[in-house]
Amino acid sequence: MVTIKDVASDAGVAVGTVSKVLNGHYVSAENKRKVEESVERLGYQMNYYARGLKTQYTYTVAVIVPDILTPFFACLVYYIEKELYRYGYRTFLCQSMHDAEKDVYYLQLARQNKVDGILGITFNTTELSKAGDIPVVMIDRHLENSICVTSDNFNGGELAAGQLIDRGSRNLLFIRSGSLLSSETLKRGDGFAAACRERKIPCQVLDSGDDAGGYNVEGIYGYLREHMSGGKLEFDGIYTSTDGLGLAVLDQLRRLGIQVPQEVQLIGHDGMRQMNRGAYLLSSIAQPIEAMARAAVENVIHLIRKEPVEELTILPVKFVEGGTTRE
Amino acid sequence: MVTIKDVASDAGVAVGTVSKVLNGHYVSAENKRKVEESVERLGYQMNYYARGLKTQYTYTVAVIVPDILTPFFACLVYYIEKELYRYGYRTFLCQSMHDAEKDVYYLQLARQNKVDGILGITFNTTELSKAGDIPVVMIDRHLENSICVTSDNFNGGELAAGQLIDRGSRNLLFIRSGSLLSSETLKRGDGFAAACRERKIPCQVLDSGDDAGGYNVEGIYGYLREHMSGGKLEFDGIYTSTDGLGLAVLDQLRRLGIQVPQEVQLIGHDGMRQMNRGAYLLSSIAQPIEAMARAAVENVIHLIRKEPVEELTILPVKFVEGGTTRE
DNA sequence: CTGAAAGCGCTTACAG
DNA sequence: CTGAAAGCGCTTACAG
Repeated sequence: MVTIKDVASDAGVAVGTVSKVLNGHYVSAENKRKVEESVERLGYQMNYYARGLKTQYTYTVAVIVPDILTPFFACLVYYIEKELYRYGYRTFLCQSMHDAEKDVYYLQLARQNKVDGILGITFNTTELSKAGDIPVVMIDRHLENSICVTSDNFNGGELAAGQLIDRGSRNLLFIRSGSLLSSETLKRGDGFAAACRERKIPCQVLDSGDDAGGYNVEGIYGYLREHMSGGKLEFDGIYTSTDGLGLAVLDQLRRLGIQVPQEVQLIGHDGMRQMNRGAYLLSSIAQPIEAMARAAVENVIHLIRKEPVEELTILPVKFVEGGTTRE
Repeated sequence: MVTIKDVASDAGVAVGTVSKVLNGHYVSAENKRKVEESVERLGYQMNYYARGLKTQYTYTVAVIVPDILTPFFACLVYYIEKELYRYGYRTFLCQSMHDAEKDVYYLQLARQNKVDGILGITFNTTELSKAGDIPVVMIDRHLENSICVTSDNFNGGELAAGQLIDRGSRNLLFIRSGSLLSSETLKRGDGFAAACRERKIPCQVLDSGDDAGGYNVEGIYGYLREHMSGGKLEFDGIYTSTDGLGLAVLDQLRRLGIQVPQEVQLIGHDGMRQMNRGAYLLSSIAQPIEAMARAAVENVIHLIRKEPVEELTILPVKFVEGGTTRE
């Protein structure tokens, strides 16, 4: 391995001088040339870790998500990595696998590895607060003493209700799943309920439980069947807390022989697309994933540079058509 | 930040002694206890980079893929990270964004950061060979002096042809897209053609060009329309080099009013599922992604430990039904 | 078994 | 402007 010392002796200068040209500090044109030539000739590559030992900056950010199999998370990490790259930061990928212990492990590791910041989605509040000195920006989780970037979940619920009602639905159902720790999906339901109340449209809620190990499809099937009479579903508009859940519901509606969107309109949440690029998988409330990633990265960079940042950033959502709503 | 020095003075021993208990070397029970207590009390976290400076191991592997938006790559990285974690290695995520320059940047960075190994999918052969001292395992790309893990693409093509023919198709079409640098999609076509020849079934090939910026849907539409007469398509079985392309083709078939699978059967390649977990998006040749990730990680670890590894690992594929084939 | 010391590859005051 | 030296947080021979 060629080090700064090799470059120095090859160029006939001191290591300090090499360091200076490497970091753009002023040296004589003559020495600058000699060093650059030696760097080129020897194919020198700076050891960033050695530098970090002295400067205390690693230019690395740990990105913690439950997994990147879930399209929403994959999409988020896609934009985060892209953005961190623009700032010259490296992405250290951590999948907690929905497992609190792995979450803790990665949080500790992030500190051990002296990453400059932590970004992502994690549920663990206690370990997170221990992060102490290291900047943390959470997405969709507003924990104590952490900066948060999220989208407008309450308004998402309102939008969903508004669209269903405007498009003719008169008896609504909200189905949620996932950890109750994530208050965000609850806000979606709150916004939905609030809009229904305002428009004086009846609205039921079904909690389909945790979805870490897949959706409770039988529970959903059973619930829907109980609410049918004469082959017709009592509800004519459904909003689900995520697109994944929405697709599971769509399957059950088909299984029950219910036409979507003719008999029942369905709106999901997240705005996921076919293969992450094509058509929307169903009508949905789309989150501004790219903008969220940008804001999160921007915030963590600000924190690293000890610049002021907003504690809470809420980005707007929008309704997108995906064939499960009428008109 | 609490360092090994703080622990040493707190425990009343030398730093070397602290280092020894940290690394599981033998010290007296008495000292071991004192050090462990101090570590606990001070909340000491080892600085892995400082250690790496001395040991020359960072326990970090760079994973380079075009992007993680594409479900196949997301899935691959999902399993790779999971597996590297098992071995105690960290994942440094690099998305080349299908850009040769970014590819080079990351390859250089991987060396600068002194990662222990490089894993992934990259097209750049020249820069890769410069990696020189650092272990490299490629997936789906068999480059000179690099270890490769892939799935049996030729057999995938054979399987696709066999399934189409067994299920009644008699006039076949293979549609490919993507970089010609990736010889793998070509092998799929080769296997397909070989099986057709053997079964004496006619087989056409359509090269739909590069797909980095989306599929050439108009080209596909035009080609299919040219091969129609009396509202019927001349082909009754289509195999595409990827599932993404398969879905694009499916759209065009629908647009032309052609029934799938009644009139035309369609088989893709990769075996992608709804939201990466649910039903297959179309009938397909499924790659053993988890096994590929395992093998790739295993190989890179072997290389790091300077243990012998197979230069080429080819894993078996299988046909999966996804509603675009009959029976 | 343990401590003092050298050294990993860098950066950064500090003299000159 | 430049060189020699100290030091970042560790590990590892080397004496004792």
